[in-house]
Amino acid sequence: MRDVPGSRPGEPSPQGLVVGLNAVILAVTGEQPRVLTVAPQPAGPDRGAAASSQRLRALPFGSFDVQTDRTLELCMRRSVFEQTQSELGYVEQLYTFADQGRDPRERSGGGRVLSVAYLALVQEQDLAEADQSSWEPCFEYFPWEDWRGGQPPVADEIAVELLKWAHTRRALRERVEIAFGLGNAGWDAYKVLERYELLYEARMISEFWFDLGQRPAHPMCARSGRPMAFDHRRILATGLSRVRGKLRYRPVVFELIPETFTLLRLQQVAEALTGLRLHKQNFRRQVERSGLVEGTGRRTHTTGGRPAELFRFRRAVLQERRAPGMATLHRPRDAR
Amino acid sequence: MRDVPGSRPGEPSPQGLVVGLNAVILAVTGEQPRVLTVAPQPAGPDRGAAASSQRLRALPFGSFDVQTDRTLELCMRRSVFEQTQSELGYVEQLYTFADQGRDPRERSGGGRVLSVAYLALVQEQDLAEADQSSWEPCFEYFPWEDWRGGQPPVADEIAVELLKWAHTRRALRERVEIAFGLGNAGWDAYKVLERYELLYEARMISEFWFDLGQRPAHPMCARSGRPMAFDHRRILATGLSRVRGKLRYRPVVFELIPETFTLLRLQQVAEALTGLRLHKQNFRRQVERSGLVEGTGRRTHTTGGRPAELFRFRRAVLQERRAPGMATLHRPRDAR
DNA sequence: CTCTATTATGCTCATTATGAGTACAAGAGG
DNA sequence: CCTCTTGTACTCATAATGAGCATAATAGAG
Repeated sequence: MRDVPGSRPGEPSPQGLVVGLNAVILAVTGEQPRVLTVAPQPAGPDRGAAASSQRLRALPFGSFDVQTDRTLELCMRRSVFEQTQSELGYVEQLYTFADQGRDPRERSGGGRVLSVAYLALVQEQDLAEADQSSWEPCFEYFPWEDWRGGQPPVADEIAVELLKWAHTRRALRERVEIAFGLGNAGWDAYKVLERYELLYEARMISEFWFDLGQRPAHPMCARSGRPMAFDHRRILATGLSRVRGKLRYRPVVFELIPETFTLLRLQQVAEALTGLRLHKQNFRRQVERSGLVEGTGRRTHTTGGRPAELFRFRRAVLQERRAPGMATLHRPRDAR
Repeated sequence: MRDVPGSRPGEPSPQGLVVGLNAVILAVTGEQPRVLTVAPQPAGPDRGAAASSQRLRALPFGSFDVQTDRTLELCMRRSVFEQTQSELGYVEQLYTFADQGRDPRERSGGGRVLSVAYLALVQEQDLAEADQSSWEPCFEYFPWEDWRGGQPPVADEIAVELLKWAHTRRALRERVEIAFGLGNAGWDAYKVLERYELLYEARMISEFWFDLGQRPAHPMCARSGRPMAFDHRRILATGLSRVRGKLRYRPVVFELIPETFTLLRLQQVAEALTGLRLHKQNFRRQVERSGLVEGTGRRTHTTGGRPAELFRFRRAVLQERRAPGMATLHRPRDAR
């Protein structure tokens, strides 16, 4: 993959605008959700000593080439392949930002950066690691997001700390309460980004300090997960939010597992992504009546206990399922 | 708002890359969903005579200025205000494309265009029309999307025509069946974009021919809705898809109506957006038990029959509502 | 002043979905 | 054979949904 123009000092882009791409690429191995990361390119002169000394990981990224890239998505697939040898399956666009001051490369004289973030899901078997790339556990970056073993202690600590920080400011306190499920709404797995942003605002995220060119000066930084290079942890948070949200109404889990699978495996993957523990019997019931899967007669003996039936995803369902409305439809009797 | 660089011939941008913005701005007046449009800027020399002679409308658009725009969203708000005097409320990003050959301005020597599309919702009262801008009924662009009076005849015609076109190609036929609800799944309001794309592929959309620099040569073009300039109808379709999708799980309707409203008004707006007729009693039941609204004691007499109570949106709910999971949670008894 | 058209609102009822369990089945390994 | 582990079937109370009937409260026509 090409260097991001502008990351080489002395070669600012003519227009002062660079289009970069980032990819949040997720997979689940065993019960661990993982994200594909790379080592960021050698830093420019003023890239923040703190950051590079810590060998932060970055999301795979690339820059859009007006000459050769026909579409953004193709550019993204190419970049990711060049960096990590991974071929992507399911891909969707996440978000585009051009916020001033958001990208440190901007400060090192590279001009303005517009970056388009993508989300991709790959199957466990297709997982490849090249020299510079590696699959890191998502929850190392967001330890408070894994509730599969009940509320993680760090989530509580963080919430307490945030409430202290917000103390008199009512609107802020409310945001904290919503994001961390302290009201009667409870924990909402989907709100990954809101939580991250709050922590950042409260200066409890290492990147907050890196962005100032300083080293982390809040005691909470040690407990608030591994930092990433640039603003990539924020982008990862956006990606996780998106998958978790999507999971509620679209069967994306199937993008992450092989052709045939046991229902337990399906559940494990769903749990890994949402960070929640699900009720086994009800989970099966839902999956089965949804018509999303069909049994192959075969069964596997690798599960430890009684052998489990292997299922297969029925792509055809997408045709049969009727989407639920926001509110109940009016279907007059005479019509049809 | 500035001209889009590159739309003026003889002034190609230095890097050959221009960042443009488009906004799909929706409102509902009475029972009509409307989109804010502008007259496209004077065309370059080879802008396709067919297009400009028909005085096609365009979505408000602007170009991102590296020097002065701090963020994309601010740029968009500024551009829209300059063009239409409308202040936007709810805003969300839709999509970013940089597809080669997608934007006609590219062909007129302006270099590559990357465009970021936004969706915005404004309230009926805030509806302003400046000289060049106007609120056009959405369903003029997609006549087959309005099912409030039952299946519109044109939807049927189109489906028939598409099936003929797809006839032997199985995969294609399946796509048509899914998109137009010909299987047992029925009509899914959300699939606006899929439907538009199919029509385009089948050459039944005028823009298909404009993009070739020709005039519409398929008989269906006359019945497949008003064309828009550039690829703006496609972007509008994306926006409509998004709102309809969002409506299912997020209370966006409230962004489109004034502070206090009757339940009928709420229903009308929901119906206008989804293009579906809803069951009145059940609609009220759902809205009321959702806790999203609270009655003000007041009632209005302007409805024609019995006076209706005025309700108000409770912003606080966002804190109380617990989001539904993809599958049932496991909540062990001992845990709390 | 009564009748009627029109909208608002209450309530019923069968059907389905959800959340939380209990019980039993079918292997592996000692 | 016993035990551990996982898979699968079934129950049951409670809640949500889709459909519809019935009644309430107004404006306007006659």
